[in-house]
Amino acid sequence: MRLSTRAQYAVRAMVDLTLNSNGSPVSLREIASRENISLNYLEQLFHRLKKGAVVLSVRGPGGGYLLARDSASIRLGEIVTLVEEPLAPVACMDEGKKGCTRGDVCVTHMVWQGLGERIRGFLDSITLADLVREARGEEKR
Amino acid sequence: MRLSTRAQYAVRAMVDLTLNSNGSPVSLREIASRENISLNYLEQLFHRLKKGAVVLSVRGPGGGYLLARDSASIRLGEIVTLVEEPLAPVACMDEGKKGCTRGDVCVTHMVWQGLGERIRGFLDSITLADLVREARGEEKR
DNA sequence: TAATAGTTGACAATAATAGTAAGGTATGCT
DNA sequence: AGCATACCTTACTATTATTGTCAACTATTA
Ligand code: FES
Ligand code: FES
Repeated sequence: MRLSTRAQYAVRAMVDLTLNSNGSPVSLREIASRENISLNYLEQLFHRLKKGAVVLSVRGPGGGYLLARDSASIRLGEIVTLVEEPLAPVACMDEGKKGCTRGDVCVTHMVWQGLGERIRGFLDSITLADLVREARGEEKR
Repeated sequence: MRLSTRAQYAVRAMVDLTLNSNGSPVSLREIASRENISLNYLEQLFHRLKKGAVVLSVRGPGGGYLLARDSASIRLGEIVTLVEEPLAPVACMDEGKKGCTRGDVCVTHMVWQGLGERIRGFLDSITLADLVREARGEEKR
């Protein structure tokens, strides 16, 4: 039941981005060095984040990434889902895949389904703005 | 965020075991064939379940496994934890491991911690007895 | 003693993850 | 124009975890 590092990195990077942006784009190079994440790896993550429309990119010198929306409207669930394809805890509810081995009805199915909903629900209850506020609080101390 | 098949199989097998036991031991061979799980694989799982004291084994002909306790006192969280070592969603809270890359305080840490608690809490809110009751209900229909 | 069934440890195939590398494209600055 | 910056894209590799298989062994009972 592990979260991929992709998800962890993506969230950290998004917090960093929000924290260090003063309206102007933030380059991945900066984020990578601050958060100590491989630049190329980060690029892959932001590619997905951009496709998912949580960030915008500005090319050229002085370019970088910007939040596409207000940080209060970006939920962690979104970020995680974008970089970590399957959020569902079991394979049988991916797509069309018929139930697990034991054909017909599977008692445990609803359990995993419920679990998945909890996970998503929790992650969706937290916004980027929440984390940033938190981080600012820590800083000032 | 995938659950291992180990966890899925273990829960299914435990339900099967409870459902098909009339006080006498149930052999893994039976369970394996009913649930369509490799026998040797199941053996590994039950080895862990036995170490975790949720089942007892009876050797020799006519032997098999029995619940070690009442099904109402066996929570899914227990079963899952036993067969799937790390239930914590991130590595940094495994043991002693100091925080992720960015030394000091990590804003996201508490998020993952909260997530872990939700997962465990949900799984612990469901007992084997709940599932068995459910399964019996489906059967009668 | 023969058959059953759990016990144990080693091992192999597969898949996913994590990370690297390299080249390309758009943009702004001098 | 030309250079530097920084995003964009694809391909590839290494590592690890998962999933399972095999084989030999021990306890127990009929
Ligand atoms: S069919 Fe989904 S868990 Fe069995
Ligand atoms: S220290 Fe635990 S998530 Fe960063």
